[in-house]
Amino acid sequence: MTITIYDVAREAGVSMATVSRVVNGNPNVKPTTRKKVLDTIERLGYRPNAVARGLASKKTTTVGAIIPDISSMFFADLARGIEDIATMYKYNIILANSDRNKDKELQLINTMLEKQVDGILFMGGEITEEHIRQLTSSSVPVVLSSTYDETNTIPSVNIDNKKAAYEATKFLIEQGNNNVAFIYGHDETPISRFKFEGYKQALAEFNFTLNQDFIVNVDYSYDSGIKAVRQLLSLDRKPTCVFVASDEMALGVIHGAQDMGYRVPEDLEVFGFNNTRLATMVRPTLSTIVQPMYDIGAVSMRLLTKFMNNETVEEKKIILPHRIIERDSTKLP
Amino acid sequence: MTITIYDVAREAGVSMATVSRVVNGNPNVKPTTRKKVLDTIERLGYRPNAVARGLASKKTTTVGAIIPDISSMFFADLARGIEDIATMYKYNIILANSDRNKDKELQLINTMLEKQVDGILFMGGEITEEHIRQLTSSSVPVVLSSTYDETNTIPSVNIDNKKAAYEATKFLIEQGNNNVAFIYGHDETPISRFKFEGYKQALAEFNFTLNQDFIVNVDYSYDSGIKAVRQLLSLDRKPTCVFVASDEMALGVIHGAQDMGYRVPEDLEVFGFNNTRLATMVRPTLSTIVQPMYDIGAVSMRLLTKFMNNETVEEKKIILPHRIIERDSTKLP
DNA sequence: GTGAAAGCGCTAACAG
DNA sequence: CTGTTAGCGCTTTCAC
Repeated sequence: MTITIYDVAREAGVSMATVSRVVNGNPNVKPTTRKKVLDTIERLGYRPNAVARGLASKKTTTVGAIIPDISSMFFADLARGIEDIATMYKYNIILANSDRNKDKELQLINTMLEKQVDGILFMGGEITEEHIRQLTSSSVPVVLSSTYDETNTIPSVNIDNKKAAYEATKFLIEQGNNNVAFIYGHDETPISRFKFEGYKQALAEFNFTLNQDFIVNVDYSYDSGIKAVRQLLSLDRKPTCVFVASDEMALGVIHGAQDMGYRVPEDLEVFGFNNTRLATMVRPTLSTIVQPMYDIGAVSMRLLTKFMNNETVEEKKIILPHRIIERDSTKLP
Repeated sequence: MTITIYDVAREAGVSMATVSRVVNGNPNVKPTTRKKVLDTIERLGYRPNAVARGLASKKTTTVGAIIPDISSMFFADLARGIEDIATMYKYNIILANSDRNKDKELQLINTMLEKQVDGILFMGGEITEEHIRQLTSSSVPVVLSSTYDETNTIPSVNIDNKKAAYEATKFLIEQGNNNVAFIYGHDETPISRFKFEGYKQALAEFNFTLNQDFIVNVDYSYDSGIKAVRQLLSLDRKPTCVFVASDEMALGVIHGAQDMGYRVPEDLEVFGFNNTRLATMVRPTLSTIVQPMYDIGAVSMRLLTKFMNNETVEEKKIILPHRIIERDSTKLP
């Protein structure tokens, strides 16, 4: 039925070992035999069985990627970075969505391990002890992508979210705003917390007191942005400026404000986070923190390949650079 | 080192076959032995090796998904639909980006087949004979998702793109527009062609002649939308209405027009295609064709499971419903 | 209800 | 440079 390495060997008049060698590009094969084997492979239409190879070699050249939600622009970009580098290094990706659900995450890690992936790329919210236990329950290397492990046991790739939020807030304050509001996600994730801390740090540095009315905690969606800005703009003492922890929410903020008759940036300056493609797909265009999502994915995967090759890795905790990009949503005339 | 089914058998004092039975939920095991086995599995921390299982059973419970670009919103939604149903049926997904590059596509199909996937979900542009040859070079079932096979040999899931474009154009004409422009992708894909045909059909039905100046052929990006509308609005005789073959381009069109000082919809009505989340993340909100991307993915995967289970499938060519949603970008005061 | 044994298709020493 | 021979860890008849 399906043709195997054995058939090729028989037809070519060589041993399975030799066929295996030519298939795997082993140089120790006489050119003539190589050609002979290649020809009969071609003739028989032989296709190596990667499962059998995986069982014999204990390498599957596939890595597992656990991601909260591939339909989020943020993670889709990240995934693309992962996949491109994986392809470059001849790995395939088993992709699974976790919805940041802990049970699902744990369960997925297990499945990946059962499938004998050579490595795991994990994107999630909080890393608990259980996560660590599960992730280290086998010797498969793991890299966290845009995800913090506060116990510092698992390699990771991130930007400095606190610093980024600090700089964004500072930027806004230095533009002359003394009432910067902050809208962020209520997911209780270290990343959200860091952003909040960065915001507070900037406020403190300029001796502003924290105004609880100016801090809105919603989910990371566009609609939440609209809701949040409504809340803010219905305050007696309204903010003139808001730092929003994601671009998608920020678009909601811009539109929510505009729908209420406010002008951005004249009545309300808006600053985002991530620099997804959305940031330029809005009027006014959105000033934001540039977070290199694609690169985070790419660097994560690259790091993972190093672990899979047993290369020595100097820095297990990679911080990628971020920057501010100023567009029209904060540019006062 | 790693513990195997053999270890469990020995420790539990049963045969490998019995362990295999309990692991696979085979009912023909006495409850007491089942418990005994389960306990030692727990105690030893046994994790079944899916690769070995795959080799022995010739089933991997993984399917390959070949997708043009996961970072496109359209495909990200589709992928999410695929993944959710896959999870439901206990399949994992090997996800790979093809960038609609034929060589890459062919190559990916081969890789998936080598990895012994139980099925393939293919999303692409054009299906050539080579694609079909490659896709059918093994007995693995294949389903095309949002992709046409004009030779009609491979099952597929789509909406009726021609009809959708026809209805959109007709809708615009019936609103009183006698000069509907059309912006679409130059990817020479059947889908793009169908959209163009739908547009032409509507025009013909109302006895409008095709104005080549009103047909702009660019790539499917936001920036292309901007470029395209500039071109249209620099015409001596400008259109008052434009049907755009994707939401992302349509946003570009709206903003491009606004940036030039035109008002949407007063000076230019804009109609999109797909109803991605973007359609409501713009002002004015975008009237568009609702294409159920998530459902296309979900139905494709469901269909594939049927083939993988050798269930009989009545309809191999599934057309999902679409509809028009009217928002503010075409709502004249 | 349970066990023995033969593979699944390939790689990886080890010889020669 | 090439062949022989064990496995890799599990499923699957076939007996009992």
